[in-house]
Amino acid sequence: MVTRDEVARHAGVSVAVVSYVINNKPVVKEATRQKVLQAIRELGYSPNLTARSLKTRRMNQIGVLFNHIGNPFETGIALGLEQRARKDGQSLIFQTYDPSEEDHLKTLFSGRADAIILLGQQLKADTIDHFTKIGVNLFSVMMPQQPHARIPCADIDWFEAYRAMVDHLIRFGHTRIGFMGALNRESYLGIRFRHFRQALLSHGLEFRDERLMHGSFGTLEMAYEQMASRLSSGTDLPFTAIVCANDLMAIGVLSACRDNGVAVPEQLSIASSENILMSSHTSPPLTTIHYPRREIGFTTIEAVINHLNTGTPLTNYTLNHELFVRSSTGKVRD
Amino acid sequence: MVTRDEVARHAGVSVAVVSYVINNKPVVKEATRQKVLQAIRELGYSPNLTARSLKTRRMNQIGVLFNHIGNPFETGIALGLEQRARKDGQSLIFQTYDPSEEDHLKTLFSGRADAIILLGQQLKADTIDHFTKIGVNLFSVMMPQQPHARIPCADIDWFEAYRAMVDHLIRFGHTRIGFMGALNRESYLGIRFRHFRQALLSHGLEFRDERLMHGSFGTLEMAYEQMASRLSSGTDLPFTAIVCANDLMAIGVLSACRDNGVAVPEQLSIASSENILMSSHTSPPLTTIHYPRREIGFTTIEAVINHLNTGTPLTNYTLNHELFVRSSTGKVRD
DNA sequence: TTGTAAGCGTTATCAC
DNA sequence: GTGATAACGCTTACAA
Repeated sequence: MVTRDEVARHAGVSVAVVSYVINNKPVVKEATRQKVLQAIRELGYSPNLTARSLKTRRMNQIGVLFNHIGNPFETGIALGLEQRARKDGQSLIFQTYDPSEEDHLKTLFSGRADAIILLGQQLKADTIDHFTKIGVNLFSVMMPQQPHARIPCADIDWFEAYRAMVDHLIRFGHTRIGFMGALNRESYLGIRFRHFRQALLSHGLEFRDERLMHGSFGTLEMAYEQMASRLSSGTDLPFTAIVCANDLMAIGVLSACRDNGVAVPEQLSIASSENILMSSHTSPPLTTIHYPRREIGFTTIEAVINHLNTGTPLTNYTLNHELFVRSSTGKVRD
Repeated sequence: MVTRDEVARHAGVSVAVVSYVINNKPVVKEATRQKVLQAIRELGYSPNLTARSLKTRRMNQIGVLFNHIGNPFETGIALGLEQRARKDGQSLIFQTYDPSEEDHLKTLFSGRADAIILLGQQLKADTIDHFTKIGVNLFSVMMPQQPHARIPCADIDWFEAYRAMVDHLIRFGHTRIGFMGALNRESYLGIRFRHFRQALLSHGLEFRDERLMHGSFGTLEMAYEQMASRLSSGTDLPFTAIVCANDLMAIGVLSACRDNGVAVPEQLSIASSENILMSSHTSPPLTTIHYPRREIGFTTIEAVINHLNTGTPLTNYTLNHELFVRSSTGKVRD
């Protein structure tokens, strides 16, 4: 491995000068600057980032906590994060969050990351304290179930989003509207149900518990099973339209309908949330709420880096959502 | 930030002892060990990984080069990589590879990563030299178009996979079989066409150039457009079945067929490669080659870590594929 | 069994 | 403008 010392020797200057050149300090005389650059090129030198970090206390690495890398919604956000981070020379360390191994995080990121970006996880107070103490900043994309005072978030306004959705369904004559949620405490999906219910209420509709379906962890498979077993039980559905907390579940529900001979949207309207790519390629394509994944990724990285560089405090961000009406929702059947 | 020195002072021992305890050296007397652990707990200390890396020359970080994080096939591999890496305390740094910024990689990973895992990218010889020189190991998941002697790969046997696929189609009476590929040099998709063609030949079938469709970068959208414009042109398709180099393109082709009134598989059989989740939830579900993403991720990390720890040379790995027959392929129409 | 101290490759503060 | 040199927090001979 070629170090800065060798470059210095090769160029016939001191190590300090090499550092000056690398870090673009304007003090260096052009001639020596060229000598050094020449030596760097000849030796194929590139500075050891670990050593640099140790000295400067800036890691230029940001941790990102996934719930499930395989979820296209989360990777959509990751895409935005990564694109923006790269522009600033920041690397992202992706980790899957496992609630049962939360302590692991502390050791994993100590002195490795300048900040950690959460995807709606509900960290323990203890963990938050630890990172606060060692100076690792926390920021969350999507609000967790119980927002923590010290962790700012970026998210859309789910209440307004679902108000628009409910409004859309009401125009089609639906009044008995169901919801498929994922209620495990840790998930960012949990909060969506709360807002959906409020949206219903604000439209003067009630929500009956029997109309709530549990998609467990928000997976396609679970949703499929829930719906399939409900349909094959023979009893009538207690709703004429169902809104799913994410697209994957809506796709599962849709598959279950197809396999059980339920016509969508003629017999059941299905709507969902997120607008992942897949949601526009089902048949019928899904009516859904567009979540600005790329933008929220950009916003997040910008806010975090800005905070890191200038100390500007991190605050909450609310991004714009949009209702995408496609053909999985239609007039209620009389 | 609490350092090892403070722990030592707090516990009334020397810094070395603290290190011994942290690194589980068996030399330490149990009593002092407890004292140290106590101090660590009280102070909420965790070792600075950057400093450790500087000293040990082990980063415990592995770079992973994506082509597109949004591609569920690639994230499926990432999932396997990540799960296995975490077990060994390795973090993954995910980066999107941009051919036009390849030099960027050198600075990005210098002294940051012990190894870099490629997803079939075709690195420049210059870049490979650089990483070889600074001791960063390279390993590729999926063979690139022109395998590099110094970069071992893990992949399935595409020739055999496509032989099985062609065999399946022949049984349905197909002889005019098309292919949709993605031919940009850099992509791991490129190699699949070569193997498909050989598979056809080995079955005594010829491949005509007119039967090759270009899905460009392997995206759903491009594939859709290609197929849609072909269908709306009014001329007959030059094949009765088409195999796509990946599922996303097959889904695009399928959508185009649906939108243009082409019945699948009655009028056209569609098959694909990879078996991402989505491929089993289209209508009809896709016949496809299962690519063992999780397993290949595991294998890769194990090989790399083993190499890092013991120096065992990295070699090529061939994993098992499987043909998943679903309903997007059927008897040829007479 | 524990302590001392050299050194990992940088940056940054001084002198010169 | 440039050159010594002290950190940064850790591991690990080697000494005690």
